[in-house]
Amino acid sequence: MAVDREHILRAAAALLTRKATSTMDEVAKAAGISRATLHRQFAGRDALIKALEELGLRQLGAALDAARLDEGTAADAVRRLVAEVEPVAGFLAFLVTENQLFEADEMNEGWNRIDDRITALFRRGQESGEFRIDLSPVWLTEALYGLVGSGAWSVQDGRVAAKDFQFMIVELLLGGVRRSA
Amino acid sequence: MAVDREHILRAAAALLTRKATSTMDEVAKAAGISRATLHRQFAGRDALIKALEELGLRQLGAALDAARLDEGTAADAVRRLVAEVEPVAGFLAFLVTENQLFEADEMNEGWNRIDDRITALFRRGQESGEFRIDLSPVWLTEALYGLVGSGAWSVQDGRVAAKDFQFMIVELLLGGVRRSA
DNA sequence: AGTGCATGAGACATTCTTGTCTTATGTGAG
DNA sequence: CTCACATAAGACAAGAATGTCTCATGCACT
Repeated sequence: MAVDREHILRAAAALLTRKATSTMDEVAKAAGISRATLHRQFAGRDALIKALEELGLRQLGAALDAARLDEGTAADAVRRLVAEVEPVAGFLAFLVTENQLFEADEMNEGWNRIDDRITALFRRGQESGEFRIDLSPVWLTEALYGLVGSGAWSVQDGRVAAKDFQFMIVELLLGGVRRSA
Repeated sequence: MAVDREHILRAAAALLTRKATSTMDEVAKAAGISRATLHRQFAGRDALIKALEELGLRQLGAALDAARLDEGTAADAVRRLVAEVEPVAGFLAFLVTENQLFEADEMNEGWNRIDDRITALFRRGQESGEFRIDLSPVWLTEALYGLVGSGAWSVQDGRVAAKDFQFMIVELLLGGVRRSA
């Protein structure tokens, strides 16, 4: 029976986000497999990390596709984006915190494409007059990463209910905390 | 001449936030000292991490004091908070991402006190009618951490100008991205 | 100059992690 | 039932990181 690689990678992402210095043994235990099997699936720690990046970027790209960022109002696109990203939030948090990886240009390329697509969405919102123009699209993109990461972490830690994930992020990002006068 | 412990810790926080698996040797180089001196100042890796947490929490607490969170409007208090936190943003990012540490109850305690003070600020804003009540204070606190972390990372990476740090975080947090109708 | 002190550089043993291998167990297909 | 295959468990060596030590250098202070 083939091992579920994606399951392993999900467990690894969750663990390594919380404790980046985890050993291969700890990763294997977290995934519920033996170290030998982990090693059979991923040639070594580097290969594991790389697979983690690749799957994360691929799933993130798929989420962006599914969100149809260039359709409808920018605000609705943001809503769809957060909704689609939610299942991948663990990978996103890993990718954001593991800055160490982006020294490899190849991976940087994939990340930049994700970046550009989200930045373009915010820019579209500004040009259509939906979004304010005194916050740069680049910053808004980074802020979204931070909020999604915080959201994923809060849910995982039980500080916030999972069903509120999308609402909280979208509402804060779009409307802010100040009460409309 | 006594070595500048805080300088070492700042360099260590910056490096370890970017690459949590850095060796003691890399940390020493990043701080511009020898591994021997690093070891003389901090008995080992664990001691270094612990000192990092302690200084981070202490400075964060001091920033909260300086921000006078219970004076004036909640919005102004948030502004002061972000302004005071900015110089410590590197430590905050480290503390937020290094969740591994919070298994030690003692440290958890210090972090909870920080948490509570910020949460209380958001609650105050809600009770005074300044802030909307459909976003929980706990979530807003976590979101603030995420935004500050993203801001620090963006500035460090040159994606955003340092002078905009405070403005971007505060404006997004308070007002959101949607343009006021 | 001379003294005291902290540092930098490097050697060294120890410990931890990794990567590979072997063996036994369990499971599914024929 | 038997065979083929994948896995768990553990042994093992190689390599990396850590922690400790020594020694020489540089700097401040007298």
